[in-house]
Amino acid sequence: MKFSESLKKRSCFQNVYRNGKSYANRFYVMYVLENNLETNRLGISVSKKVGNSVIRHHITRLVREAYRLQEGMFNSGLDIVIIARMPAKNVSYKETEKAILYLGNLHQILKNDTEC
RNA sequence: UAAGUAGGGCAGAUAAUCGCGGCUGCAAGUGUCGAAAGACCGCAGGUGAGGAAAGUCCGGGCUUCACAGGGCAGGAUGCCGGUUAACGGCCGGUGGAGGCGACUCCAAGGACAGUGCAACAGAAAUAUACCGCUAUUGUGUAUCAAUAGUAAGGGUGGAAGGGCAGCUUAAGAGACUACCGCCCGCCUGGCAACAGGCGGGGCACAUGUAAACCCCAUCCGAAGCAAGACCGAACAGAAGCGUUGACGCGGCCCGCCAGCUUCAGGUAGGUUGCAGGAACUGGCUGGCAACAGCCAGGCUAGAUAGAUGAUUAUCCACGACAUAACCCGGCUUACAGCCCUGCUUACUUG
RNA sequence: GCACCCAUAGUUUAACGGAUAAAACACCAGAUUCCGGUUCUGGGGCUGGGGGUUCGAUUCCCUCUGGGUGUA
Repeated sequence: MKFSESLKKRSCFQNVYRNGKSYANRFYVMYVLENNLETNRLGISVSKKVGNSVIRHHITRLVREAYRLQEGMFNSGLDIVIIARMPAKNVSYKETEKAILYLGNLHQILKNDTEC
């Protein structure tokens, strides 16, 4: 990913949970917090309750792929955490892409929204 | 053809585009960092999860710690032989159980070393007389009571004192006899478990439970790659120097403080452990087999918040279960379906 | 990743291998009361699932499932 890196430390996740804003739909929850950096940092969290290892890895890949392909749409300087919920077990790529754009729209962090 | 039984194999494929982790090569030094080596970035090539990667139920390698030697405790295993680095695994036998059969299943040492337990029922549970049978005595002559003998019969129970038949007897009883069983000894076959045979004991041992304690035999030191090894900021620490005193204490020196050097420690972090192996593929030889040996071939993931995905097209059986985390050998459990081979039984045809 | 523990009424706990599984609270029904509370009586369990040992298993053994703990 050109403009982004991943969110790694547990303390960073906790910081986003405490101070960030959240929106959700049926499949995902999205937390957003400004980080005062030039790049975005993306964290993906899938609980063990969602499924076994294969399902959890698959969901992280779908989310990462969806974000990668739509990266240009997002503003920079943000910490984003996406959490998968239970119904995401059988989610497809297109649903994931739609969900991420929808949640980004709610947060008003998409470039189109800020420009308009 | 149908039903069954045993074993083995596959685990969506192909193409294009975008994307991810290692590796190799190239270019650049005038893209960024760095004194340099090099790292990042870029381009190209090649490579990148499983039969169970799972559960963590066993065993081993490897590492650190402990350790003269031996024992106790604790744990595990348990017919015999083989195999293996090792195993509770596997293979081949023995015995038992099931099936017409192919074949399958069995924690399968010891209950005459000892101790414990066996509810309820039943007279009695390891020791006995409730009913019954028999004898004697008393009453008395239908019978009743007491004493003694008796495990053939009844009933209870998961289990009732070797089984069954006969002889004997007052009635009975291995008290005695035949067959079977049990125990002991010998012979034959087998490495052995064991099988077969002969002789004796005459039943004294002889219900079940050892996944109750236990006995016997064999094995086991403990912890685990977040093990361990190396490098190593920052903060704090120790020792030395004190040329220079910018700041401060001090009238000044010394000293404190500050500065510099060295040291140990080993935190954040990094490197390694970490992918050439009791491995894999193919062939040959030995062995019934598990397996072993030899030859040839190639190198076949190595992440560290953790890499395999998405889209499009075509095909079909329409894709199940499920993601390495130090590595191997097993076991157990999950699984859409498909393919191949051996064997058995039944029916039909030749 | 590694090392462990637990599972019994709705909840918290008991239990010697011998059963119709016990107690407290909670729930439901009935009685008492003008009504409610208190009190009294009654009801509801495949002992997490499946096998095995045993005459007999909540208990012993094996194996799955679901929870939880420690370790950076």
